[in-house]
Amino acid sequence: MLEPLYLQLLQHDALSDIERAMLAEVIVTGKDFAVGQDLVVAGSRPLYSTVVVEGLAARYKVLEDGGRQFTAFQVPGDFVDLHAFLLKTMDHGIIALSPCRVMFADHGKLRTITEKAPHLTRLLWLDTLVDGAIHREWIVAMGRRSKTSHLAHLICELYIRLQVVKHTDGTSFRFPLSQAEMADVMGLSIVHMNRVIGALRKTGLISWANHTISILDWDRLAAVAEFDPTYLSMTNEPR
Amino acid sequence: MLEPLYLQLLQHDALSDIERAMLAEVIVTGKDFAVGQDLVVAGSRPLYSTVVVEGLAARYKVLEDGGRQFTAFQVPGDFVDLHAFLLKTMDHGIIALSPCRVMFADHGKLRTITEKAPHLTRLLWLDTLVDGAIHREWIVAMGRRSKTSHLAHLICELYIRLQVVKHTDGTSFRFPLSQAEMADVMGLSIVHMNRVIGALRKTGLISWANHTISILDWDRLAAVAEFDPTYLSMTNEPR
DNA sequence: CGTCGGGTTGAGTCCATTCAACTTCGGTGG
DNA sequence: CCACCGAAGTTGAATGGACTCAACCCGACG
Repeated sequence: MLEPLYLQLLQHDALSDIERAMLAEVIVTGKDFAVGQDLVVAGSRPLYSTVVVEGLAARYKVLEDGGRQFTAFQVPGDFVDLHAFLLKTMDHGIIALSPCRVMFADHGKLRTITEKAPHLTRLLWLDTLVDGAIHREWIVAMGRRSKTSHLAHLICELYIRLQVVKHTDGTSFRFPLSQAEMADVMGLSIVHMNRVIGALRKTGLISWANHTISILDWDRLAAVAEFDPTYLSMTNEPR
Repeated sequence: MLEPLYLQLLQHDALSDIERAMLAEVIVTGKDFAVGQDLVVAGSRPLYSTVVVEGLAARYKVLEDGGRQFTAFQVPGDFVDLHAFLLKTMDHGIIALSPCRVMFADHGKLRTITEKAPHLTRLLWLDTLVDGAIHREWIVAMGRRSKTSHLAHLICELYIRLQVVKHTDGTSFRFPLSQAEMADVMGLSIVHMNRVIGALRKTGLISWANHTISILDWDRLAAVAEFDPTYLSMTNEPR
């Protein structure tokens, strides 16, 4: 069940058998969530952290007027609330965008990892740093990219991240979000989101139907998005 | 010189004398940067990480069309590129917005901290997690807040962060940015940035002149911003 | 005294929003 | 079986927000 987590960590650095065993011992029990359920509730103080092993989830915040903003996608292998281990209080919620299977890691055991396994600690730390790098890229996209470019960038990001955990099918991947949910990703109205998607479709660079996105021309899509995967830190080197 | 760093860490948890001494041994040499200079260059692979001890800096990315987007402010005591210790390659630059004094921590010595001092490691990790929490708040502000509310939120964030490191003067603080630079924070044109600032001034909640912002009514400003400081994780507890 | 960077204002255009209508499609019950 | 329903997607039209272009003000500085 932990394959996607291993695949992600291996993207950054080698992982010893001992470290693998340690993770397998710490991350236990499974639970399933239906679409729309919160994997983690905003404002809670969890005593364990959650790894998504199957499905798509997202971080989000809700404002007083009911407006919702997603701040990140979470794919299989993501340690979605590892930060709660140290931040203690969740400042946002995490919702299942497709049926999700997750596993849990007790915070006490995570602390033991930081005491006994410095290299593994650095890899987990790195995981949260990549989250931060993705956030920065989202800020840039929201502030200074055109809407079409922003959408193209999100598609590039998801494709690469899903590819790492073997959840792509050639140039396609499953993408369960409705256009209304996408609007809450990009900070747009539903109507305008629909028009932006229509515009990107018309370029012929992607197709998007039946909850599946296909990339028809990666090079030109990446050019539209100005996509540079450096921020995902996918070089295998000693950390 | 490291007082602001200590002040920030103490905001989250206790810091032993040994840990203090360890930091003082690891973080050495000083350097001054003039306004507009890069403290850290995008694309570089630094062998040390940088602590701002005086001045205001910001993370930023530049797009092909020349558009610039700031993604975070860095105040005294911020370990601005601690993440480069594990990410290796800087995916963005860090620029001095006022004259800055910084100090450096060799990556080899930071690694030693992760091997020998698990509690201090967790505190440094936490520091990067708070960065991530701030990023999420910026994404929400860019996507779903009104422009006035976004600006108010930025002012609240900066006031609280500067207060922690004793860089406020009553309800005022120094803020060296031009309106053009602020436009690159909020993702607006210069002209519209000017109008948003004018609108917030007209509410009477703040004044902003001579590179100094004064908060005239914190409660109402925080209400406009829907500012909830939870995300800054400023509770002192075992981590 | 002239210049330059920053701030401010007006006007016209374009982008994004709202409101509203209508379509498509899968599911459900009569 | 199909009539109905609701959720999601699509389209048009009008309003309001944000952009560009342009002009002008002002204080610092040579």
